[in-house]
Amino acid sequence: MARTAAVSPITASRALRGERAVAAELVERVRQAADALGYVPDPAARALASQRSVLVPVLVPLLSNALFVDVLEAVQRQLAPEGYQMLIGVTHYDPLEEEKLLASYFAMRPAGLLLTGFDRTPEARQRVAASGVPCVHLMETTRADDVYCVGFSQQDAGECMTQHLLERGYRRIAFVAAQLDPRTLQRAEGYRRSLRAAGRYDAGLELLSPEASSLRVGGELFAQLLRAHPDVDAVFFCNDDLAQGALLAAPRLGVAVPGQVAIAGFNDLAGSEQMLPALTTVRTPRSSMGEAGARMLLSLMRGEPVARNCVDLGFELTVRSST
Amino acid sequence: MARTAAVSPITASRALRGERAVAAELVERVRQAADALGYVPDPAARALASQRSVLVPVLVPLLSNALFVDVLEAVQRQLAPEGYQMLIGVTHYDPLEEEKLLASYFAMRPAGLLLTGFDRTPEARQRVAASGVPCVHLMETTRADDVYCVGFSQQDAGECMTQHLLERGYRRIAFVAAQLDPRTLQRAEGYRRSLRAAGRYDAGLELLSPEASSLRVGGELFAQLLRAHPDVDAVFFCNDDLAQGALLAAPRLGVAVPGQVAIAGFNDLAGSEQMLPALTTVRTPRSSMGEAGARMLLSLMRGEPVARNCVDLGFELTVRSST
DNA sequence: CTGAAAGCGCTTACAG
DNA sequence: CTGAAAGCGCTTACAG
Repeated sequence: MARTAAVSPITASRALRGERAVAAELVERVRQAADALGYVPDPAARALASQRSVLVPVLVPLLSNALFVDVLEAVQRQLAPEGYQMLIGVTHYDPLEEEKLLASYFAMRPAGLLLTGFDRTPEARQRVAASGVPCVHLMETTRADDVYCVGFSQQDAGECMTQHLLERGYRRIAFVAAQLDPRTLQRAEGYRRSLRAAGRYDAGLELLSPEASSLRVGGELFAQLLRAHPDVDAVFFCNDDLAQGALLAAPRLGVAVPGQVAIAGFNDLAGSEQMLPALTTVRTPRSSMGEAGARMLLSLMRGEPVARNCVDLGFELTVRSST
Repeated sequence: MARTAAVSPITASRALRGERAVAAELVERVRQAADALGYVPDPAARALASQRSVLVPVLVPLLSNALFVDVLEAVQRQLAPEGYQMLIGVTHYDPLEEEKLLASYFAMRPAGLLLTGFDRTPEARQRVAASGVPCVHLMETTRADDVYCVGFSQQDAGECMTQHLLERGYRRIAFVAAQLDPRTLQRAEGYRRSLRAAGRYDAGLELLSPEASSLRVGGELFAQLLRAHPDVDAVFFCNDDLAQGALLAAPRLGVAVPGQVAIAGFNDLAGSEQMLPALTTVRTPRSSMGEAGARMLLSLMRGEPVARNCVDLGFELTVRSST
């Protein structure tokens, strides 16, 4: 290719990358030769010579949750145009699985790394730090100033929804959760904080199940809760999956929503507004987290300074007719 | 590393890859040295020297459809243990976007390729063929014998569901679709074939909308259909998203399901069995397609022969209470 | 069964 | 602004 353009390989390389100053005329000649020959630089050779790849692993707990899919799509939209290749790793909420994934990704000399939350094994944490690979954490915030993150306060969001239920006049407010990942537990903490402050906290009204979240499980937990506590007048489900399941189960259980029991969810997933009644929930900044997280990582990978190490994107209480 | 084990680099390389015969004692020594030093071969150097990468792009239309997520998870489960790295590309049902993605992936010298269906630009098709990169097509079947595929007959599945509705005694059977991707249109063809054979085909009962599929759109199209054709007694929705939306909208529209109108979907997505009434649908072999497709690709990448170039995994009519 | 040599296709660092 | 040399860390092909 360099020969076709009648320049040295280095000049061709520089012309193609737009690096340093190359005479405009030469750049043009190189570009035409490249086009004519369909030349595309070999990424392996490039990575080997420059000692840095273009790979950016992104680790998420699940793909079967629209939440993470939205984040990933946003990340991809930011990284691809800059020449980076996103690699999706699924941890299934298992820190050990995440640790193994990280090991296999570090073997690839990644350019950057995007992680979900802060909950991981000490080994994983240490490997990330030791690698020197730029890393941004998504979904949560932290007060620590030695890590980078883009997210929102899960605890505040949990508290906000509970506060809404209190203000609506509900008094026996239950919290139902499945999966029990760190962010779910942070929301539970917000729920407790709110009810304790109102003097209405009752640990018996927390129904926490370790099984995976789904519509079916939502309906089952809802039935179980009402059996044990017929006096419950509102239920805060840790996510919309469960809440939608409860909404679908309500007619079968002969429960009027919100007349007899109010139902609230979390995340504002697809379908929540279509439910009958439409589901009150918390809208979370999924695309913005992916976008801002990716942009922060881009800055770090380029060695540029970032304004703040931790960005809080907030959330939005979305009141509909189920409460 | 080779020095620590006191062998030559080539021997170390061979020992680690398990290639050719290396004395068991040396293998052991090399392995221990690698462990002790935390040595991991550089994939870029490996790719450059061996002239083949470990990258396998998988192109799907969307991530926001559980259908493709299930396929991707299955593919990942097969490829990762064999040392291949899946790269997810999202085409948004746009052949031009797919063509661009393919170009950027071919620049990486991929080891293999997994595509969704057969609908792409001639340029894309030609690039794939010219590249010589092993490629398996997912989701559909074909009679062509110069391509590899793992899927099922979308048309037969559409016909099967329509046949079921006819057997149930429904006579004014509508077909409602959104997105209008190739597979949706194949299902429509099956619907037509079945009704024509029964002498009950009425083109007026097809409602085809190009907008993206969602619960909301399902409800809207259902309402629109009933307004135009109050005598419809069954609706075959091209996917469960739409059907679920219709099911949720039915009470609002004052329509009894299946009493007044039967509703059927396609794909058996999460939630379809939780609906009230539970949704009749077609269960499609998503995980098996991902798994079998990945295994076929694995064979091709290794240069092994494959039994059949096109594998039909079938589908399963799943009758519940909505019909 | 093991190894010395050459080379994969780029980029870095040093000259000029 | 341009280039000759060296080298990134592996594997291939050839010997022995």
